Amino acid sequence: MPELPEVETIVRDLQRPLAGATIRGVDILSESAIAVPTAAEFAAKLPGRRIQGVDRRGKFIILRLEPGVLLVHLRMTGRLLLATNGAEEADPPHLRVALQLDRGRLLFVDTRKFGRLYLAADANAFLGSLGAEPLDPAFTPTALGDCLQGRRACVKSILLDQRVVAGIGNIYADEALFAAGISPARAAGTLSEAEVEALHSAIRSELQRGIHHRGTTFSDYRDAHGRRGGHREFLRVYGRAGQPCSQCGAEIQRSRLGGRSSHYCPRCQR
DNA sequence: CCAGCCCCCTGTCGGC
DNA sequence: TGCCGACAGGGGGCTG
Repeated sequence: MPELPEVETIVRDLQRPLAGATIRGVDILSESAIAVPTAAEFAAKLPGRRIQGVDRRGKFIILRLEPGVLLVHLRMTGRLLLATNGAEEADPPHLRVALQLDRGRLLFVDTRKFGRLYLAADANAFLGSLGAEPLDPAFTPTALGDCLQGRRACVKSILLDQRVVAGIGNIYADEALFAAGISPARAAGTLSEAEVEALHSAIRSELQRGIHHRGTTFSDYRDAHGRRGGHREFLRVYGRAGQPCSQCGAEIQRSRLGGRSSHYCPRCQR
């Protein structure tokens, strides 16, 4: 569910409320939510640690602790919710982990239980294999071109590979390919220099548009305050199969590529 | 390297 | 109405 724009929105929401907060206690309602270390160690080690700040790398939320780091990956249906009011309120459905802070609580809620929390001394073991950060200046058209060159896989599959570019998921991959006028099924290595530049620009602008609207909500995504994102109405292909293309009027198609659904305009994308 | 399959889970929706 | 299969924004692993 949450891709880079959704994770970025949550991180920005959390920065101010969490910076400087101290973890007082941990409630683990679903042990499978803890990837590393064991659930018992996780619960034993966190109390007393202070949250220094909140960052993002790809789709990972990074709570910088003193000492160590707590990484959160929301996968499909995970949410990280602030419950800052002092009054006791009922736990939300599918609450998996609750961090008691010196100011309120931070709740990890996850219907499908795919999301994971990682507590470690440093983040490198889990973030080291991630590819370029697409909104970073180091992500240039040349850098993207180098990743695509010689690859026979379809360009969409490459965009979804977190080792190549970190943070793109199914929605923004489809939207960026539409914005660039490139078919998701094109073999990555066949893109011209101009197409690589158009794709690079489209990836950035589509992600930034998503952030501007505080993310895309279909059903599950919520920000740290439990609110929906506003970007859905701005999507041009994702979720619009059968509807006319906003540019040319042709019917938006949907097909399966690499096990994921893909949405595209057969006339605008080549 | 790559396509295609499986798995992890739960909820929702469409067809019959 | 009720049941059943398909499908969902992610990612890891396996096979051929």
